[in-house]
Amino acid sequence: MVTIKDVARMAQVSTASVSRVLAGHANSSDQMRERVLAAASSLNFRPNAVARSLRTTGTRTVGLVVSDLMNPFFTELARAVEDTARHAGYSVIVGNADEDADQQDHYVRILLERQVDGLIVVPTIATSPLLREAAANNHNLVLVDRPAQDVRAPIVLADGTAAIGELVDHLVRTGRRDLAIMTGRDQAGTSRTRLDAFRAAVIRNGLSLPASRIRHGDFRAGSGRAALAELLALDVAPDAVFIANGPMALGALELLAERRAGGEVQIPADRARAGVDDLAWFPLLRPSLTAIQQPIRRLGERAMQMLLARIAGEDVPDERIECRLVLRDSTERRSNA
Amino acid sequence: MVTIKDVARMAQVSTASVSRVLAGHANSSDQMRERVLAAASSLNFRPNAVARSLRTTGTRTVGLVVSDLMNPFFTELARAVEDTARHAGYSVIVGNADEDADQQDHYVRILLERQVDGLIVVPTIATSPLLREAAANNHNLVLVDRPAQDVRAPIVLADGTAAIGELVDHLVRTGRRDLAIMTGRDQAGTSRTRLDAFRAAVIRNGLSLPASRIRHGDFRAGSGRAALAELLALDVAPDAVFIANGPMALGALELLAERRAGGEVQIPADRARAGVDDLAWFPLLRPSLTAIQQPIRRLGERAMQMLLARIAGEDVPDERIECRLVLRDSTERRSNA
DNA sequence: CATACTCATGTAATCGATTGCAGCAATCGA
DNA sequence: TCGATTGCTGCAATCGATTACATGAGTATG
Repeated sequence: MVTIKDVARMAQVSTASVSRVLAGHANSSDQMRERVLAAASSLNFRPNAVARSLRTTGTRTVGLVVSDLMNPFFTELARAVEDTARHAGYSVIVGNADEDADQQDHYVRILLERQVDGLIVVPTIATSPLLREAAANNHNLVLVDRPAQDVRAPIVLADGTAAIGELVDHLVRTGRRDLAIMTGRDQAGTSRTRLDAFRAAVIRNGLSLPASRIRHGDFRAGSGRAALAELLALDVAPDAVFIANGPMALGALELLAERRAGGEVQIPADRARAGVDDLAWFPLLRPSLTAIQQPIRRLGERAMQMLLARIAGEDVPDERIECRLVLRDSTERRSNA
Repeated sequence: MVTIKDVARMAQVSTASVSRVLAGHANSSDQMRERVLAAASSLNFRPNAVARSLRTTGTRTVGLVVSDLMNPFFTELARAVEDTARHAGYSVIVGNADEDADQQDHYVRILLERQVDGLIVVPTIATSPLLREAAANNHNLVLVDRPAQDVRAPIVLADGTAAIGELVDHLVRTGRRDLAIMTGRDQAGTSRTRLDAFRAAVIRNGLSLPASRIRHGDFRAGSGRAALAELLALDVAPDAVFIANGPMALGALELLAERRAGGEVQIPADRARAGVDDLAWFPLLRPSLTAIQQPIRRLGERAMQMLLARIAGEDVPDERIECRLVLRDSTERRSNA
């Protein structure tokens, strides 16, 4: 490995001068600059960021811990964070918690040891001692998408309350009466929020939401499939299902496609369904799928910007970005209404 | 920040002893061990990985540079690499080259400066001086999915030749004659390979593949849409289209869905289409989409395993993993055949 | 009992870059 | 001409952990 020392020797100057020239720092003579730059490039010198970080305490690196990398929602989030970080001269280390609390802690710990300048976390569960501690030791921390109790850190959330309300209104207006919801585990912050918003809207419309029509999954495809099967097996099957996350919608749709193909169960064409997370392929389905579109890019951008502000020592308030309802064929007026 | 010195002071021992105990290294007395551990945990000591790396030259970190993080193919690849790395005690820094050569180099440079123990790259373009140099300076490098000229590094590839051959055979057997292909830029390694395999199979079947039925996109959705529009505008529109990557398939399908909905153009129901990259939602479409399934997980696992072997100083040969053809409705026998 | 050997622990050098401080030369003002 | 100021450069400490080597106590062997 070629170090600053080698460059200094070749250029016949001190390591201090090399460092200064390369950092474009103080004033150094043209002759000096030339010789150093020539030596550096001829030796193909590449500064050791590890050594620099040790001295300067600052890694120009931030950590991002998401709860499920395979979920397109988080992919896009990661992408937005990464873009914003790069423009600010930062790199991103991504950790995948896989909806597992231990794995989340594993990554938070590693990232802290790596001395990241800041941390963006999508909390897998609503509470984590490690996160609380990190926040308390005033590490720079920003939460995204899901709240975490007792963790004193700014957070940026997608607010789906209004959009969910609109959706329910629309469903009722087009003749549905037996609405159902499929959401995540009760601990996950978003699950509860979405459920609450949905229930409130249902009641506001003079309908009720019995426990049998509330299904809790784990935000994975498999659980969406299972939940739909349960809903279809009810005495009075719902005539509209709201699925509170993308992968679960995928699972449910798979089941639907299979039953349809096998002819086992005829799914009435007028049964409505809608998902959160507007995925790229929703419009391709027949019927195309109504969805609540989350402001994912903005979420990621703002999270990173908030983190940069924290790193700069500023105080930042929480943020809340509105979701948007995208009506498509799957919630069209029912044929016999 | 609490350092090893603080722990040493509190436990009334030397820093060397603290280091030894925490590393579980040599033999130390029970009393010693106890005191150190007590001090460490009461101070909430977290070792500084930057300092350790500087001393030991080894970061337990590898870099992964992919060409498009939003493409589910690379998401899954990243996931597989990450899983494998974690089990081996490594972290992964992901860089997104965004199909841009400069950005690829940017990340490779940063990762090298960060002293990653190894690097996995999906080359955005077929040639990169920086990569060649890294390989030459015997940094640990493994390529995935796309070859790069002059870069002396082991590579793991998905081999679609056989599967593409099967696909073409099947199309011809079910009555298609005017086959078309939509692939990526000519420089990208995979583009050429897939095109060659396709052309060879077409010719083997006694048909021809005129230039007008070969479309080059950029592996993004927009270009897939445009390419399909061109194909449909031909005097003799193809009766089967093979789309050599997932996002481009998405774009093409969007166009199809719109035209179908708008009634502008009737897309004959018996026109076949097939994509590479079996995506989770292909089975949900009507007709469900035939695809060539790539061994993505294995690709990622093997790449990481090969990298680990290189880090351990072993020599590793190139690898080639077979793709699998998944027949679905979109290539069913044409109605009038 | 003396010598050798083992084992636990401390001392201090080290990794590569940055940076406060000091030294030296050139320039300036009086 | 001399002291002061400014500008450029080098010396050496420093960041936090690891580790070769030294040291000293305790134990075994002849």
